[in-house]
Amino acid sequence: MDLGPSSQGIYAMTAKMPPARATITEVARQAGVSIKTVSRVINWEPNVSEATRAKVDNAIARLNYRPSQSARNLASHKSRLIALVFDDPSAYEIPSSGYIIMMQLGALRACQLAGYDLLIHPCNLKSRRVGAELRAMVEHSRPDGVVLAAPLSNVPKIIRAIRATNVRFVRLSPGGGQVDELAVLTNDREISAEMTRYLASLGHRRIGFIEGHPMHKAVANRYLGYRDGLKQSGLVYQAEWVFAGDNSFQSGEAGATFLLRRHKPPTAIFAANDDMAAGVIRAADRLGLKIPGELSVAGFDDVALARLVYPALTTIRQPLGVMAGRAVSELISAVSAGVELHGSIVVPAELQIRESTGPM
Amino acid sequence: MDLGPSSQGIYAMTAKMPPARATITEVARQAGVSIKTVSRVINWEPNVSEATRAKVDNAIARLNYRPSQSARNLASHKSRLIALVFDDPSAYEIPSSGYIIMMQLGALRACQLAGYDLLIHPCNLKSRRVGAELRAMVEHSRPDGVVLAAPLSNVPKIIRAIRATNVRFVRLSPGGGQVDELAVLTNDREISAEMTRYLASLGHRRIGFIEGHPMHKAVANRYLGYRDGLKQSGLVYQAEWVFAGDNSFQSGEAGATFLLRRHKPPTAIFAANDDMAAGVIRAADRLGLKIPGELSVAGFDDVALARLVYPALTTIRQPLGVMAGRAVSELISAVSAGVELHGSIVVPAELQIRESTGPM
DNA sequence: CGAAAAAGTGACAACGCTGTCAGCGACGGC
DNA sequence: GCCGTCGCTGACAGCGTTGTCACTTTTTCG
Repeated sequence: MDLGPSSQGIYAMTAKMPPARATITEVARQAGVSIKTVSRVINWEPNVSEATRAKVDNAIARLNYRPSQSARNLASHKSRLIALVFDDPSAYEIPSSGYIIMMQLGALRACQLAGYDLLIHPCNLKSRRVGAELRAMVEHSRPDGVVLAAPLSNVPKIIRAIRATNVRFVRLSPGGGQVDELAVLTNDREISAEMTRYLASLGHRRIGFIEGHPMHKAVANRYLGYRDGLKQSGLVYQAEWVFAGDNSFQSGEAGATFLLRRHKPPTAIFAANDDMAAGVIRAADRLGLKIPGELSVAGFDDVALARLVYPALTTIRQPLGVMAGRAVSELISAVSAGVELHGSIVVPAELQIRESTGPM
Repeated sequence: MDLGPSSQGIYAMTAKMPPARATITEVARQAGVSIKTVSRVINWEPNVSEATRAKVDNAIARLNYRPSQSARNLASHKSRLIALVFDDPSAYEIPSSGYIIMMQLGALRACQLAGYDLLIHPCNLKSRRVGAELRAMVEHSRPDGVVLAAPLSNVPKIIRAIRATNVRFVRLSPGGGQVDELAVLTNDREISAEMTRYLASLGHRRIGFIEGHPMHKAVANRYLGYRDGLKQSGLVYQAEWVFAGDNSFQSGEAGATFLLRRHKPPTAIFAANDDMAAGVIRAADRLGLKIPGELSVAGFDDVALARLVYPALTTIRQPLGVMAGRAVSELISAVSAGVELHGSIVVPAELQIRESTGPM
């Protein structure tokens, strides 16, 4: 068999050149087929006989061939890139990152399965130029699809900016507002009702709630679930037991301090996310309240922080990684099928009972 | 001026086609120059007259032209991609993510400045196939450079795997072991000595230390700094005041519980990272010790968690974002200059005094 | 003032793939 | 036995840039 190198001249001149990657042409030559057939094999296209496929696979292995992404992207008008866009944590005083990492890891796994790469793109919601920046990113990197994480997925100017780029996108965990494009959500409202009923079942009659970021619509659904749960447990809703937070640790601390100083303070506080619930725990510490003896605390998300605080937080496990992965795989299959995405996919969450809640 | 479209036929057939991106050819036509000149302008190459540059810039703006990354990558044999490889947090029971996010954001900023994209790649250190996986990633995505975060940057089989791919790489915050390639570090040892002296200056005579992950050499330097600091403060080192942790929250908790039950327990504990310091605080809580009244606690890294725990943690601000950014920009300039990287760059850390430390 | 060097520009061939289309033989139906 | 269909394969033209080299014009300097 002729293993003659394709272009050896220059190697003789330089001391130690890396063994230049084989190209599809070289594979084709060694397998005794055309480059098109090699292309068919590496892209899993139909209509290749087993014998041919074996010959090609063999040559690929022998040459340690890896297709050039640049070349296939250029020829196929794709980029094999998915962008994950999220709210820039560094815009906050105490950035919270557990949420982001979970999404990243889930999205990454789905990308790898399809041979895609993942681009991450923090986006400062407070910047007035956020739309232009997002657009610039898409036009520069040309991802085949974009995953828009909450709360960005609810911001009209973000939606407009991304629509203007004509890229496919999926919204992750948005909470409402009828947008035509696909959304991947969790059952925020139902599961929040369940948590509220759980607290009631422990004997709590005064259950406080700390609302989340006003732009974060999924979090608003948690508030509705809280009200559902009260009603289902035969408890009456009291506006004075609700505090409007903004998803930050500090707002949880402030909210709890406020609620616990009421005339008749709640005996349980359900916060719309874990960061705020951690703030509630800190506030209770400061006020000398024992948890769960004197106050029960529940959160939402189940980020790593939930297990770091003391006592460990009862919360709701939102399968963020699964959701992000699902968003990515939908995007990728839509790209290869050349179709658009609509509707919504619900990935259910579940209660995660730990030490911060107990009987009244 | 002739604004005639280049190929309009197909558009008439389909209802609403996105306004296909202009190519370099179209820009050249409108600017009345060759495509090579347009290429020179967009790549900031020298030897283009001001007048020509203006004509081209004009045409680019008019057409909203954006170069195709795939095409330039193919032609220039680059990928304009930098990969950030880090220890997979999901391999741990309570994943800690603040560290990773800080690196990502710093690396990202540096990439954006150069028009590069950032790939993230968690790597499970416990997997036996970790070398092969890393190699597969590099061969698939073909980044122009790789940033290897600690503790991966100290693992021989990782270094071997990445060397085998012939890609440029920079190690982030490794702690020792002479490797030829560039490393970006912080002054772990000196700053740890400073923290130890600070604790001594508060009147502490029994200062405990919780060591980090045995593979994480930078963290090992913190231990050396602790010993330096003791000596500089005229204190004697006692092996029984040192506990071997593994960088996790749990190991900090276990370590503190162990140290505080000694016959003569330390009055201050310096943990080699913030997660472990948070564990120390939790252990002190459990044992009913007041912080900083009865125990002072110090950490290292200054991740978000340091401000979430109560009381807020005195720690050492490690400029991880700056370090990662520096690693990326070194990589990118080495790629365009076609040179190799050697030596090391030190980015100094500084004390961050908060509430968890106080006079004895 | 003339030669050499530098600045400015363009023609054209890569780069390594995929898409399109055409060709060929085997097979099935009537 | 003929035609239409299907499975399999290859030739070849792009895809949208950059690199190389050649060419013309301007500047520099002895």
